[in-house]
Amino acid sequence: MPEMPEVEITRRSFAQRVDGARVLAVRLGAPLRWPLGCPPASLVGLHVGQTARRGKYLWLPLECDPARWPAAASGGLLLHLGMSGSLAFAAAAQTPPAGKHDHFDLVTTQGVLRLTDPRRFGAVVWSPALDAPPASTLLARLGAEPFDESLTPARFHAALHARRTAVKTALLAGDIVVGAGNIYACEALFEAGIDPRLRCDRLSRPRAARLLASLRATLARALELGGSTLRDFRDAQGIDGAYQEHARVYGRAGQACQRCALTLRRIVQAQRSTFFCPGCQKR
DNA sequence: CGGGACGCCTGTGAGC
DNA sequence: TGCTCACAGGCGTCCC
Repeated sequence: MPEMPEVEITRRSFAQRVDGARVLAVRLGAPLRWPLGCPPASLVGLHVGQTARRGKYLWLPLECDPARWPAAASGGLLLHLGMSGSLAFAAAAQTPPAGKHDHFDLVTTQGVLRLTDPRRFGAVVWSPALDAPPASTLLARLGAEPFDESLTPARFHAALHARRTAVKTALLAGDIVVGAGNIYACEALFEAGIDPRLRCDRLSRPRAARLLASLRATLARALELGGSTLRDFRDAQGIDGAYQEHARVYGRAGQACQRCALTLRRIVQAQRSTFFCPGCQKR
């Protein structure tokens, strides 16, 4: 489910409210993608810092109270929402008993942060620092943040030019630029008028520049609309996204293109569905 | 080595 | 109604 806009919307919906809270308890449900990596009880007493995002990962700093002795180890939790995960943050009194898909509760003085994830592709992993393993290992292969100014059209084109794979596959791979998942990769390619099957090394410099601009515009639009709620995405206050109603190609195979009226198609690339318009998107 | 297939899980909707 | 199958917003790992 969650691509960068959904993860960022989630972050914004609870980061201020949890900042400064002290951990009272940790509850674990069914196993997620990886083990937590520390005894849950070792988090009790730590203080939550400013929640950050890198790609589709969230970083929740947990700092030890210098007044506490013996001092607990500082570090943080690296969270990932996988395909079907979402976070909720609410007062303990407003947090229902844990259901079968509620796999992690961080009970704090300011509320309960709960990860719900039916498919359990998500993760909550303790790391002593963002730039130390295991967090650094998981983040190591990530490409540039999409709105990072250091990602210039020239650099984007150069990175693509070194690849032979289809441009859609490269967007999804996340090692050139992070943030786009299946929905926004499809939408950005439609906006840019680029056939998703086009090989990266055949993409001209102007078209690469256009793709970068389209990707940024698509992600910005999704952020404005609160992300996409296809099935289970909600921000940490329980609010749905609205982007899905604005998607031009994603999930619309068989429908008429709003721009040229040709029938939108669905193909499979690297085991993922790709939606595109055979008229508007050129090789 | 880049690139693609696999596997992790559960739920849902379509078709029979 | 109930079964089976395809498919679902991601990504680390393995193999060619």
